[in-house]
Amino acid sequence: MNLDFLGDNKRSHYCGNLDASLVGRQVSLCGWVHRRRDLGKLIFVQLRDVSGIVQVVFDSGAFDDFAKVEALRAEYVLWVKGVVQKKGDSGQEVEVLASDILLLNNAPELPVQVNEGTMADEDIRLKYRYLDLRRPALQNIIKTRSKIISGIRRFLDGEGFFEIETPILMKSTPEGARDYLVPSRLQNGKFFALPQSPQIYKQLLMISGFDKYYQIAKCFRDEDLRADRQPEFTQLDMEMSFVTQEDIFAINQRLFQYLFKEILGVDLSEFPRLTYNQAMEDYGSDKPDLRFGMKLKNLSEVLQDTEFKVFASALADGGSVRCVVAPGCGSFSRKQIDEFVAVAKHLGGKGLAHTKVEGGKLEGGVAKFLSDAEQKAIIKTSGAKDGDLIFYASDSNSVVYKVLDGVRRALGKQLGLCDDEQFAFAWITDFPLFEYDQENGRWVACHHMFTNPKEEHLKYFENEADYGKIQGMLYDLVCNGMEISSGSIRCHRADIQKKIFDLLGFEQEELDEKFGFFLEALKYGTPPHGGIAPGIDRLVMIMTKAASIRDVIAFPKTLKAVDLMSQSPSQVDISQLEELGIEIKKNK
RNA sequence: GGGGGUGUAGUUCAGUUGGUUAGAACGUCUGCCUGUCACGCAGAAGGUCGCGAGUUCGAGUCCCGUCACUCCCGCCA
Repeated sequence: MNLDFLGDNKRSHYCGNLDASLVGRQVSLCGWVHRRRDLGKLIFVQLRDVSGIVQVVFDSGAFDDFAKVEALRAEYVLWVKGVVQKKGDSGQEVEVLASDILLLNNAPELPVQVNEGTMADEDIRLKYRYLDLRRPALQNIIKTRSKIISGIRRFLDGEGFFEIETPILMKSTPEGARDYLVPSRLQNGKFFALPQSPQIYKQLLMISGFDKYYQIAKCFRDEDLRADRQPEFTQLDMEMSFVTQEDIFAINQRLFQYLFKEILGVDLSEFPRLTYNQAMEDYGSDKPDLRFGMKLKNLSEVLQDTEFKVFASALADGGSVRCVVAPGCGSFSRKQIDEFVAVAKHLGGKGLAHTKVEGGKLEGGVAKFLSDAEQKAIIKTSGAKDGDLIFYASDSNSVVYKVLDGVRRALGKQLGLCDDEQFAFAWITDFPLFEYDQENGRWVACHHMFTNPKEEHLKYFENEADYGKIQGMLYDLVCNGMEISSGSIRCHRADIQKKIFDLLGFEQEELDEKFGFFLEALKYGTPPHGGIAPGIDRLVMIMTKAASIRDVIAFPKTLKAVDLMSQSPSQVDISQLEELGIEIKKNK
């Protein structure tokens, strides 16, 4: 094979860009054999490059070295010269009648099929990720991701933002998620951490005066994974000075409107807002799927004197009885209902009660345990109509919320209410600042410790009984039941920051060691500031309708945080460990 | 850390009550075919039934353990 592979033979066009306007023109293409249809003296090759696929025709009557063409196999790499012609008599579709080819490389039989053959399981596709990434479906996602990121840069540059890189090797901050640690050779026995987010650095940049900052930031968290969670992921990290929550909402809404219009041609309307308390009350979740209604209803009041033990005992224990109405589902079979009971149990519910509504009365399920008056009240409060099915959960509030949120989502899916083409964004606001950690018997920050409390809630710092009432200037952006962004207005006043640390039970010595440099920085004229960090992987998932976060990352890891292709993480040479002064315990 | 699912040919899957030589489709290979477009036709090769141990005259199938992937709970400021 000639090592000057292409010589003067350059690519003139991309496969996917040929159209009827080029009919009669000579073109040269580079690409892979996607599919081959061999008719003996006539061979059709579907040639694929990153732009798409075009059919190339090889006619033995008009092609000198036909043996070369007969030897072509799937995924061989070609340079092809030929003339564009219409494919068939009618239509706009074109093909290329080849006059010359150069075989640039070959390939053995493939472990996965790149064309539309049987799709291998994900673990095999992950091992051969570079081949899986040749599949047009996956290429389209990665191309859309690229467009989203360039769109973000274009928009924020236009808004006067500075893109600034922050360190990947940074100080470990044991609050919150588990850090990925990196041992230091020059500082033996000490460790860097990979950033869970550039939080502290972006606040320092505000102190430095770069009053509009952003970064397409890689973040790392050593926690267990999910279908929408990877150990390393990408955030659009943003921070602004001299802004209010309203400013951050406005610029983010415009950013998302810009991206959806540019990339999907979709007009997003004004993002509605919901307080955290309202979201929990109506949907049992702080990231509700707002593509459909079916709000939860609280029946605790109308059932306060019920004799039905299951409900009564939950109420007596300080819990609640709530329901969700499944419209028109009164004819569900026992088996269908059991599937929702399974959902409830899966989420920690002891069970899931149900009744039908018929002739203005409750029927079936637990109906016989409820008095006429209670039945009437339930129908009135829930708004259920004849032919509807009602699911009831009774337990502590947190379990009831979790269960009915799950049941509502499952119902939405089953009833076809989760339309992929619809994008239901909403701001969730007024989150609590602290929550009580039962396990460790202490208060912890819900978001992070540098969030500003609401002015009117400063009074609650006086009394531990009120700590749970303190709300922060905290907000999430949700879409279709997924949290895609989370942010806050930061605390820029030392006296308020001190109150927060006191509440969380930090000793001065510990603070100095962990955050001393940051607390010192806050003293020197910190401007009021705040920010947000949309998750780019989840945004790409929503915009490309991907089912898994692994589909939107070029080289993802498995649920056990392993790269099946490179087999990392891996063991390292003993000499590497010795340099670092690290010894591996043998028992694991 | 806990619970569920999956693992059989290169790939996707079937495999009955534990019983002869473990099947199909796609892919691969050989031959034929000048308008295919999931090309077609004829033929062939291809198996550590994830791994280990056990029960049994006999295990893909049953028991135990283990590994990998996946979904969920905990966890993810």
